[in-house]
Amino acid sequence: MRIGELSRRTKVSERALRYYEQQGLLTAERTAGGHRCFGEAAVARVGCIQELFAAGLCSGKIAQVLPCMPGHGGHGTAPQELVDGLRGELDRLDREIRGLYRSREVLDTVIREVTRARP
DNA sequence: CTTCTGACA
DNA sequence: TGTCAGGA
Repeated sequence: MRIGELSRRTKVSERALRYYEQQGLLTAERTAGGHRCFGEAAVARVGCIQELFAAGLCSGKIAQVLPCMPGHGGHGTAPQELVDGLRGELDRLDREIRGLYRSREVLDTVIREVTRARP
């Protein structure tokens, strides 16, 4: 399929898809006219990329992780270096979650205080 | 009409 | 990333 269809099916802009290819996150063949041609697997691939970006990974990390994912044609044997990096991301997320939880408590407390006289 | 590359009020 | 240009 061409970029337009992949974009519609994944809800990811064509601009972003071209960027992903540039970053080596996505591979595409080319038609005689130079247009990108993606395989059916690209749909799931893009979905995976979206989830990894949402998890806060940079394109570089994602590019290293994808080829290791068994569900995406990967070998399932990520180098220790990469695994360590991912554990670091996990710690980052944990800190982020704790920070957000504290912020939630602050707002919860403020709401109680500003409504103290209006139960 | 769709896609491509390069560039940035 | 959006968006515009200029061409295929």
